[in-house]
Amino acid sequence: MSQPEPAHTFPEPLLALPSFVMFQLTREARRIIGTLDDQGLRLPHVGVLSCLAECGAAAQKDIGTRLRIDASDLVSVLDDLERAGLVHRERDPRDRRRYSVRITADGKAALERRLAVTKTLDRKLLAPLSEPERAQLHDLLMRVYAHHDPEHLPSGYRG
Amino acid sequence: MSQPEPAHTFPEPLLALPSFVMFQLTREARRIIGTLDDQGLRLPHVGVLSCLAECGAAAQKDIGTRLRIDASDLVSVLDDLERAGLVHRERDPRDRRRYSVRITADGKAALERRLAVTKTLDRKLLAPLSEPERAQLHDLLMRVYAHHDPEHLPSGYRG
DNA sequence: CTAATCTCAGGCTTACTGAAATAG
DNA sequence: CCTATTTCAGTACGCCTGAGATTA
Repeated sequence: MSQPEPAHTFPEPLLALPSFVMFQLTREARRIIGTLDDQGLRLPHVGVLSCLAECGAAAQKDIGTRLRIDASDLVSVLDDLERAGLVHRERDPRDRRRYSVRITADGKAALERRLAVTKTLDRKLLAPLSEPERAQLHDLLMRVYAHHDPEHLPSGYRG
Repeated sequence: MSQPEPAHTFPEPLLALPSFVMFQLTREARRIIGTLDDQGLRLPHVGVLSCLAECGAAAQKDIGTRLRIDASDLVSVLDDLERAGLVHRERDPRDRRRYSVRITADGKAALERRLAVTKTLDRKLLAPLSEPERAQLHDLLMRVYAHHDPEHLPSGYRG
């Protein structure tokens, strides 16, 4: 104990900023995800499967635009999903530059399982909050995001 | 327009999860940071400078522990800061395995400028919220983070 | 000929693992 | 001898740029 006791909390000026705390919280979320069984499907994979479950067949360009994932990064994600038999790629006969990507029955089942894991993460992460507080947090986050990117949220959150 | 109009919002099941919205918001924050002049100092650099401004000299191990940055990743951050003349590394004479890292006068000035930029990011990011709403968001985030990692927050937030 | 879609190569970043070198 | 600190090599990921191949 000849050394002074080192401080152990995050520095004050950073702790005072909501964006800093939010950033640390996403790191924590990633650590929690690492402890859950995600069956090799990461967030982009889940996003793609969710898209296809909702809107049927889609071109890669449209999937990427909707999820804000670069088209070049989508390629390997779709390769993973196709190799696992969760999606099916075939040329769109009306425009042979495009693929028509569809989700398979296995893909739908995998999506359901994976969404359950994602909900578990959400529950674990927000464990200390009551239900109204979670709703309040969700609403604040949605309003903030809508301000920067209204196009990717339902119209109810714009304004 | 022979194709059906593609959906443009994030998929419903993901939007319903606060952790998903939070994750998208950190992506947005990174985009905003890209538009600001950060003088080549990223978040880890600011964290290190803030640490040293508060607690004087510290060993790399202690800095890493406090900021939750891996010791091996700290090396290049400190290389950057030392090369820019913002910190000074010298062996701790009491334990020559350790470095004693100190912030320089230039480092303090750079930290002040960079903290102003960070505050600008925070203000831009949370623009649509009122002051009480920002405080509310901050409090919710702090309570959630404290639940997972109480050691790195001031004692007032634990519990 | 130009533009759109998909693909690949590669850079830069964060987060982590494993191991070497030096010192207690 | 074993442990602690710093450092480096290497992996995996997310995010982005640029360029090629195919088709409209």
